[in-house]
Amino acid sequence: MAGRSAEVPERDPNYEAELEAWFNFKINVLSNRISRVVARSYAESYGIGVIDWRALVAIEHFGPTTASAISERTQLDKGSLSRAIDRLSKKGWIERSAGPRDRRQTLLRITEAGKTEYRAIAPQALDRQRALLSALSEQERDVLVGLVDRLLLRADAMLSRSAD
Amino acid sequence: MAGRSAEVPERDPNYEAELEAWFNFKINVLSNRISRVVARSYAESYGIGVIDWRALVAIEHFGPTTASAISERTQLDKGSLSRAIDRLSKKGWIERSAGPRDRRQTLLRITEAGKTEYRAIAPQALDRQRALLSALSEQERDVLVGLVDRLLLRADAMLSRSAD
DNA sequence: ACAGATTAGTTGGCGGACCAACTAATCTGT
DNA sequence: ACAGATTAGTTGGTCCGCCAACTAATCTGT
Repeated sequence: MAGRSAEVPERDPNYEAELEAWFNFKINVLSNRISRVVARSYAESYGIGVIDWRALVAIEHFGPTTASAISERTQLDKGSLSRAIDRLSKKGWIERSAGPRDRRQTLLRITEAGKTEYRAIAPQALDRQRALLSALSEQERDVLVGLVDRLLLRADAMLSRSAD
Repeated sequence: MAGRSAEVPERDPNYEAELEAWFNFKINVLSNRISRVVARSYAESYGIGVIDWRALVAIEHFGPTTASAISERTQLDKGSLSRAIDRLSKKGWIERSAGPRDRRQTLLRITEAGKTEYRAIAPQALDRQRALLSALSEQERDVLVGLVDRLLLRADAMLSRSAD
């Protein structure tokens, strides 16, 4: 709030007010809440976490594919993903097989058991997501996504522009 | 995207498309990026983390106050906050004193040393925040905050509405 | 053909968010 | 006044996101 005033007089009584606004922070809280809301649909019921679920969706959806491809597509961390794949594999929901050409790669594919689980979980996850998003109109969602994308771009730029 | 259609036909080819959209997820990624961007200003330079900084800001800004009050205002987790307060206190940036009436409470106030640090860090944190937010116009920021608030409200409602 | 760079995946560590259990102090109803 | 509920703060555990270091396989230039 406050904030409407001009463009940053180096130091000023609004500092605190601006800090309080915590624009960032709201988004942060929102994001965690969202994860949790959707996670509820499967976390407890099916004993898998957010990463596992996302990985399963990606493997189900993008056919036999590699960990790297999933990581790129979903932005999941390589390390976390590796562990998720391990868990899913141990559950028998997915299979690993050596890459046909490149023996560095591991091809991942969903198993029948995995598909069954997927079909059991997906509707709940989606319903939750829909319930959440129905707080906004479709138009608003688009706006939100657009704004978020632009912030993301900026954030990435700031992050890669060295440390300091 | 997709979604305009009626109210969930139990299973449908759009399921996957919607899942792929990962509306949620984008916000999640954004939020982490944001934290990181702003954190850069102090994390490495001053040896404190995000929670510590937020706690310090709150204590500086809201005068002598209690951990609970801060937790409510900032939405920081009680547990994390307790540990942050401990760290700040050990650094000598804040002081604890027993609550005057209620001996369960601990009154927190920033020390002179803490103020000095605060004044050193705040401008950088703010500059970063400004740099980030300048990706959007002021109007867009307002829109974003509004949308985020509505989602937050919905998410909270969904979270408190029991587990299921 | 082979040394050096790149890529796929694994592992470990850190900070943060959340949750649950616990202690100590205070408040409430009877 | 006192048992039971509530509140402040602490502690410990889990999961996730990010990062860095590492191995093994593959690619590149000369």
